[in-house]
Amino acid sequence: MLSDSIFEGLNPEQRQAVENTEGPSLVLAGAGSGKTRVLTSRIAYLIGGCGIPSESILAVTFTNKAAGEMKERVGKLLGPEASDLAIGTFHSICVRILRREIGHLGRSRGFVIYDDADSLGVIKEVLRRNDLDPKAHDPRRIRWRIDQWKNAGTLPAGAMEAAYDIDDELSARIYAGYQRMLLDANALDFGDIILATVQLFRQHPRVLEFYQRRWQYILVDEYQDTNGVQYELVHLLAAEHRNLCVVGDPDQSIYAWRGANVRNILEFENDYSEARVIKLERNYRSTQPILTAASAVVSNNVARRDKRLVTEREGGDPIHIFEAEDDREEAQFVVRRMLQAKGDGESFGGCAVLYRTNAQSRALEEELLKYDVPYTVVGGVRFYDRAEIKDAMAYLRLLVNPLDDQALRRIVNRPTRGIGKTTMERASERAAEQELTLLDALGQTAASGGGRTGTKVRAFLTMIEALREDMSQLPLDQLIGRILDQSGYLDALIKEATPEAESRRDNLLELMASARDFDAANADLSDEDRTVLDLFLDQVALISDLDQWEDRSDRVSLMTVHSAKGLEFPYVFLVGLEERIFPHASSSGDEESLEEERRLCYVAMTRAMDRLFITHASARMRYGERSFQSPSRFLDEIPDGLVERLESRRPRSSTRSSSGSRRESSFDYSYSQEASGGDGEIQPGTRVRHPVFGVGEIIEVQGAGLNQKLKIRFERAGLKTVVVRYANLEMA
DNA sequence: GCTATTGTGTTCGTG
DNA sequence: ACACAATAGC
Repeated sequence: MLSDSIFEGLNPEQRQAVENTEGPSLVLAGAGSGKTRVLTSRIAYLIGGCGIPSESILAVTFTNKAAGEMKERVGKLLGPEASDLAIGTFHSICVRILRREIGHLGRSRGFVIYDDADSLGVIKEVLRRNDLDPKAHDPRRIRWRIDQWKNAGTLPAGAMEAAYDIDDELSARIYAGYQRMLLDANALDFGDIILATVQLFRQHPRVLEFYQRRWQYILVDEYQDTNGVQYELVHLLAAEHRNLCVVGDPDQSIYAWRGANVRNILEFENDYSEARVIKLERNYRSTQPILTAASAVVSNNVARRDKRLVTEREGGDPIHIFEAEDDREEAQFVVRRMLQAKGDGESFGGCAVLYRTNAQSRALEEELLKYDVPYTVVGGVRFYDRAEIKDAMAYLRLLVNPLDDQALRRIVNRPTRGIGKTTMERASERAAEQELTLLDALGQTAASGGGRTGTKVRAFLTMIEALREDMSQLPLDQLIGRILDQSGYLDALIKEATPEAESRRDNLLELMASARDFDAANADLSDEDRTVLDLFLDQVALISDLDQWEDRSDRVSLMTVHSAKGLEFPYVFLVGLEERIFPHASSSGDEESLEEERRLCYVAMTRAMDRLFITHASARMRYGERSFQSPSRFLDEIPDGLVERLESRRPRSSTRSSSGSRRESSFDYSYSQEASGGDGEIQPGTRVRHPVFGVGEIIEVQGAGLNQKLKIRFERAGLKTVVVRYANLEMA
């Protein structure tokens, strides 16, 4: 009877995918074909229909959000029976394994997780210690290279062997030094989390056996995006029972740049000859024009397995394509159409703007602000990446793990307490010579050093010691409070007395609030060797930006196409469809990456349920310069019959008279009506209001007519030169 | 050791 | 256009 409710509403193929529990199966799930539904139903069926204990099931996803969603939906179907289910991202699952087992690799279980900034710091330190110039050897490129090796499952020794030139060999040498330093700091970077788990299983068959027996049923979501190590991990775990179900869509493979290998899904049937293949080709999301257009674009890929997606939805509006003069007009178009949609009864939450690169959000944000449209940007600077949050977290990390050199470096002089570069450089040298941790090296400075430096370092170390005492006594949020208090961090912010400082204080309060929530929710998960603080640090380290994005019915979402994967919106605005942006410049001339761009475009288009607007601009600001753009080749790949082209209604520059113009269009551009109206009000001394910079006073008038510029001193933003035509000035 | 100034790269995407 | 890092000057 429980089975009945599980199967309710599934189509025959979905039902097959759910029922076919034994042996390997490959579910090719087209966009919008109810993939999540299948995964959750399958888990529910395994537990509620087949009586498999929930602790025997492992489900791996790519984002915490997807994992959370799945957990919630399974929980709804089954209740508490699902509680021992292992659902998580590759990273969170592996961290859990390593926290138990990393001792087998001769390491300590109290490791910390280094983020990108930390690992870049380590690479710079390795360069320094080897007397290498960071200008000749770009630390970011080296980190990139190391990450590639880790994604492919290659250890330093292997990298050294495989290095193809002098430069690559150097990167391999840095890789070795880098791993050494991570080991000394008892830290793992993101790549290590997976790689170390695979190493553990490679070297310790008995440990592997334990997990093979434990997880008799394995499900992997977004299988087309798995990389080399993840592939190996899955295969090791599934080797014994072979009950492996992978779900994915080769057309949505968009992570080759970070080591994902489409081969993994394309070759699944070769890896498992007995595999059952199930195709989900019914789309429940998009209208016919949207689906047909997206399919037409992606069908231009040569390296592709053909697939027909059929929508269950009839009718639907054509795709609207709009050519704007520049990025500002593009943004205005988007905002206008959103307001219109709102008028038609759609909520702002049903609207999303998708772009290829994060930098494109700026123009859109300015326009949204101007029209008071509420919005959220997914990506960009995330909460846990803000300086003040990372500072607070670094204090916590240092308390937990005195070996964490990167955390120490971060907070040793924050707020400034007179422990500067020279002191740290000396300590760092001492640490390298005597094989000490940075903290112990500082301890020596304190013991031996007299004078000002000695006093300051002693004071700092005393404070850290005192805080370490508090660590075990106080609940999480109060511990953070104590840190901010004792370190003088809060006082420094209060003294600063700027709006920015105030917002940083707000963020820290928010961090404390989320620590309190976390404490309450996870108190029962801690034990003698994993405190709530340890768990909190893991969680924060593995959080992604998308995880914080929540459906808010009252806000428009702005995000990259990559972030949008797996999401859907009634209204989608896909902007910046121009050569060198989408497809991105880096893919030119390379057929493989061009095909990935095309798949990315497919992903973008298939996010739309009801309406899809695609825009491109003939010119836009890039790197502070005006750059002329040509329409994306992908636009030509959309069949004409599905498209309605919209004209820019802003008069072309060439057709405009040079003197002040009336508004000739129904577009209500409010720019410079007063200012360029010829009322003689443009003169130095006039006070004006700019939508972004605020109120200011005109200092100088440059030129006349269309390209007239004004030099304005803004009260808050300082001195700026603006073009009257584009500045949207009002009299103040 | 701290602050202001200059210089540089950034804008492909993530856990 | 902007953010961050390196450098110079105090």
